[in-house]
Amino acid sequence: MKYKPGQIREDNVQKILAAGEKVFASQGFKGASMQQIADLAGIPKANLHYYFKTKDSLYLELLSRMQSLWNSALDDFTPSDDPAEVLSRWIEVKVEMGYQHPLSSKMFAMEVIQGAPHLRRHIREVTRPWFEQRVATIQQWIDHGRIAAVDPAHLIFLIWSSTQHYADYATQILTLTDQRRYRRKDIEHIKGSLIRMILAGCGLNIPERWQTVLSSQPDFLEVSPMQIELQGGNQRLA
Amino acid sequence: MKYKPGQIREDNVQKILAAGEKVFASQGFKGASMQQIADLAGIPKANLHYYFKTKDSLYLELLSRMQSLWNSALDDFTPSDDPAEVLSRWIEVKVEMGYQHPLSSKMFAMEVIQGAPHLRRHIREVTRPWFEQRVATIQQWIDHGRIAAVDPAHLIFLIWSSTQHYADYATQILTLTDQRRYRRKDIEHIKGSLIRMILAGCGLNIPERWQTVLSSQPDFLEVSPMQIELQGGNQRLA
DNA sequence: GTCTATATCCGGATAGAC
DNA sequence: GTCTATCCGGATATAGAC
Repeated sequence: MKYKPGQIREDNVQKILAAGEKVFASQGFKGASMQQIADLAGIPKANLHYYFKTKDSLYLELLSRMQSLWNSALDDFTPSDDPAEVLSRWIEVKVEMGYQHPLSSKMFAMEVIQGAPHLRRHIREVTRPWFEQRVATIQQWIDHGRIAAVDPAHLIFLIWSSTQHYADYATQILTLTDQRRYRRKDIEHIKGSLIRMILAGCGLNIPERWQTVLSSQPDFLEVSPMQIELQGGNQRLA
Repeated sequence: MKYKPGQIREDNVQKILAAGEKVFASQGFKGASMQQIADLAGIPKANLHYYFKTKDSLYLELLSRMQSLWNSALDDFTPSDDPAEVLSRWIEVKVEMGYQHPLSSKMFAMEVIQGAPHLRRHIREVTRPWFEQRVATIQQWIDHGRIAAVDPAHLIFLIWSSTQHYADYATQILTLTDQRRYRRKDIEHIKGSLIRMILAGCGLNIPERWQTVLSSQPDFLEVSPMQIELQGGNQRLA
């Protein structure tokens, strides 16, 4: 059996990226070790350095892929769109992204909390123009009386914070609600609850498709467990 | 001039705790180094180990003080209280706490994102009973028709996430809004915006004292800058 | 209580045989 | 492409003079 040329490389790079995401998400940049990543990927540390010369380059590669991923869901919208549709769809997508990609959400969170040393430029040059556009659009909705006179920037922050919370603080939420992981129906319920509260906060009615979902939903669609549990608190230093 | 016995110790411990908070908040537990903390506190590393035998014990001491601090503002409330008053006061206090103590907010965030290895027990044994009480109280408000039928747990998560966001993601928010740090009037505006949106999300009217504040406020009361900028992204490894 | 010097180990990164 | 052996700096922590 022959393999495509470059197949081994591609496989290894994938394994490394997956392992790196886990370790960086659970230890932060400085806390993560190349040894740990190599072990998790199942390859010797020297091989890891063969594929990624430095720890920094691996981290940057992960951040860069993360940006593409989240940018693809940036949910563009214009003043002529329907506010209730746009906002509920936006909340929906952000919660779903956090569910499908909890690790990149956590990596991003840690990076920003630590002062965004690797992402400052991106935030200033990419996120900020996008943000200002959205603020302007929401402001137009307000000016036309299509939503309540909330502060557009703080509405955006409210959507960001509330949706990301379920991915980043999964440990706390799952402990408080006495669960081991999120189920598909939990996710739909989160979407519904946030849409209900935030849209009402803007004086909007909830789109029809969400009015029924607020009570129950089948849960046979589990995809990616949101919890990670790398080695569950194995701080060697205890 | 004589000093009280134990005065030196107390002073040093204070300096160490302050430095530790900064470093742990900006690098996470594993990423922080005792050398860095000692330097920031202005004492030799060996002295640091004289006061705190291990890195772990220093970290635990900080977490423990953090818990007392935030518990003191846990904002108890009962079914007979006025929902609008309770919720607006709660949001107010949480935003203010994040403004006054951004570092402990960040430390907590990093700890939870990393799976809460040092806090799991506390969340299960202290936070959870508190959480269940609050859920029950809010549920009673709903049953008596005093607020809209939102999911109580998700309302709590919404308040937690939206208020903490301004402390934890300060770097991003300040970059997007083109500011160097929060001003007192920003904080009042944040409180007002969140109260307006979240209370409306529960079908509540805004308490009188917040109806005027939503436009302006003097800003001569600056206290603690929310931004930390330890050494601003000095990742040696670049 | 303070601080220099050091023990011990683990970190990132590389050399070079296979 | 793979992997053992190794370099070296920096990590936690301690010994012991002052």
